[in-house]
Amino acid sequence: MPTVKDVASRAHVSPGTVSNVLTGKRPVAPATRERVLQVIEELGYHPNILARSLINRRSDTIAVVASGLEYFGPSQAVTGIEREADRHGYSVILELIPWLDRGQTNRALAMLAGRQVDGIIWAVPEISDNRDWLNDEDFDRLPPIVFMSMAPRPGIYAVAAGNRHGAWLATQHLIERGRTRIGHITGPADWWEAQERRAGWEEALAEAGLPCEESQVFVGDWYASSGEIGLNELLRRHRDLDAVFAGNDQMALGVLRAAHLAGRRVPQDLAVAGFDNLHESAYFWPPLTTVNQDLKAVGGEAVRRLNSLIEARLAGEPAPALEVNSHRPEVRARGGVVGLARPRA
Amino acid sequence: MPTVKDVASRAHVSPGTVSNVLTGKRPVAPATRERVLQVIEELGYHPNILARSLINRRSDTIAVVASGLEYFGPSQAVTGIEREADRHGYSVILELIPWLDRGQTNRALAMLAGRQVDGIIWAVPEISDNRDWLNDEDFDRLPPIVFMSMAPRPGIYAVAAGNRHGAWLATQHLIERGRTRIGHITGPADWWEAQERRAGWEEALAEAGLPCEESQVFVGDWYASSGEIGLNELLRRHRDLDAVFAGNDQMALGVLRAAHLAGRRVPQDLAVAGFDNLHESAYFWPPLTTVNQDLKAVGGEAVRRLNSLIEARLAGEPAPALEVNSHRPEVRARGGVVGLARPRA
DNA sequence: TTGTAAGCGTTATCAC
DNA sequence: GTGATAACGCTTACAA
Repeated sequence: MPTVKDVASRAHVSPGTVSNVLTGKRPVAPATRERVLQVIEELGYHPNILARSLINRRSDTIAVVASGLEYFGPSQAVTGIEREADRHGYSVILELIPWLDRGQTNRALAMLAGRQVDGIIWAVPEISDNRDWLNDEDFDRLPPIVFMSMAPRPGIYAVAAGNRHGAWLATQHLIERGRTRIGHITGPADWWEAQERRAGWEEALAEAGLPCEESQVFVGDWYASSGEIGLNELLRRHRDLDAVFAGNDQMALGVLRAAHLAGRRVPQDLAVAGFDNLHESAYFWPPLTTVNQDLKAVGGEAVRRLNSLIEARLAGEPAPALEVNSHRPEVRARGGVVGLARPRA
Repeated sequence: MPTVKDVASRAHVSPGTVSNVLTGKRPVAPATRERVLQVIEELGYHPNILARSLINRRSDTIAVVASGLEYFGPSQAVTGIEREADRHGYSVILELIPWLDRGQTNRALAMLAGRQVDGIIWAVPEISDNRDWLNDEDFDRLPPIVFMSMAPRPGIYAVAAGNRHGAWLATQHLIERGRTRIGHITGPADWWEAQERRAGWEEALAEAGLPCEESQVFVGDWYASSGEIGLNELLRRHRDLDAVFAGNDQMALGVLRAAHLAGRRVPQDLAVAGFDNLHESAYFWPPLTTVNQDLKAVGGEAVRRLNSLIEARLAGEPAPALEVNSHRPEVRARGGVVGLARPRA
């Protein structure tokens, strides 16, 4: 692999001049410049960015630590992150770790610090106590971090979609269509996002003065199978159930299946709403009403925040203030609910 | 950020000794070793991997260049790649580019070469002429590359799932169940994978002596909507159509919808098979028979190949011989086809 | 405008 | 077993 020296000697200039041509930080005579550029072309020279980073004390690299990339949410978020990172001139290191593994957390952090990433986006969802490490971590020794999908905490930069609000919207949507006995199938109880969605469902019911008891809730595991089991269980408990809000579209799909098998017509006998707006959900049978979160946009927002943290730290300024995140979910109303005209979005 | 020097002076040793403790390449006295380790702990020191790479001429980083990470296939593949890369001690740089953009291709390649990645996995599907750049690229100037989802070519390392075989299996499955008028909804005609799947469908029909004409084919775009349109069109052309093989599960989902709306019972009147085995497909209504490709495994295989190429180049050995890739798809038979017992897998 | 030299944080080579 | 010293490939004062 050719180096600056190779280029320099072949172009009869000094390495410094080659550098100046490349970075454009100092003026170079047009003639020399041309000559250098030509040699670069001839040699197929690419400046070694690692060496450059060593001097600049900046790697132009950010890391995204995520889990479950094979599923919808994370794949959307990472896509949005990569796109925005690219726009800001960052390369992205992708680090996939298990949802709950303290050892991996520390190893990943150490590795990324060693790789001199300029910042980190922590896109592992908050589950159980997998955020405890925040308490005994010294953030001054780490690059700036922006978190996704976690409960807000003082001193921590977090970006999230409006889980609670989205769930509220979906439930509200069911209520507006005259449903009064509305069940909920949640994600795993130790997931923050599942808790938020449940809270949104509860709030909407409370505001409408509708019943909201533990018996209306079935705790699922995000998978379709738990939606199927869940609906059967809820129907056993409440024969008059007329609607279900599922914590995600996969579980809603399981609900649809259980409803078909139980001979309940959707939406006439049972209205169903999901959460996520999977690509496929508009083609479920019947099409599923669901909540759209623009996770790509949330990922992009995380990158912009991270970038401002990075710039601030480099400039020696204090970190910019936390702002409330403004990503609003929206209901994608489809045939799944009676009397529905067209999408609100 | 502390450096080796800081650690060295505080532990009253030389930088070289600290390095020896860290790399373990030369013996260090237990006492000194202990002392150094303690200082490292105290200071929260992480060796600068960029500086290390500069000397080692090895970054322990591979890049994956992909497209459409928000969709099922790429997200599976990248997940498998990251996992296996991790196992081999590589970090992964994720570079997302549009499917068809020559400029982006060159920019990505130049950038990755500059970042000194040890190897590249090119996971952008082959579409139209988006592989033409291979002809005028000088591979000696680039890190080793392993390609996914592309037609085999001499001198190129490629790994792919068995698209053709999978399509053959699915069609065969329909034939075995007595279907004789089998249509096909393809992906976009300029996608290599769509061509392969179509070829598999054709082969199975030919072997069975069944009709296989242009009129049985509808060219879709991978999305569910094109499956719906496609079935309507195929039914218009062939009133006796008794089965459809869709090029992916999303289009199969559209087919299901069209069948419902047209009053054709699935599978009694119309058998449907898809391709991909989406998480959700077992819960479609009715459950979809589809082809399972283990794309995570294919991704893992790509990493192992790449690793052997990297090792070989570093050792100055010739690149290891190409082997035929052995990833076999399998049919996931579900209720979508008449008379089916249970999954073959 | 250009060349020279120092230094970024490591590791490898060579003495001791 | 340990300590100086010289690289790795680049950028940037400082001179010229």
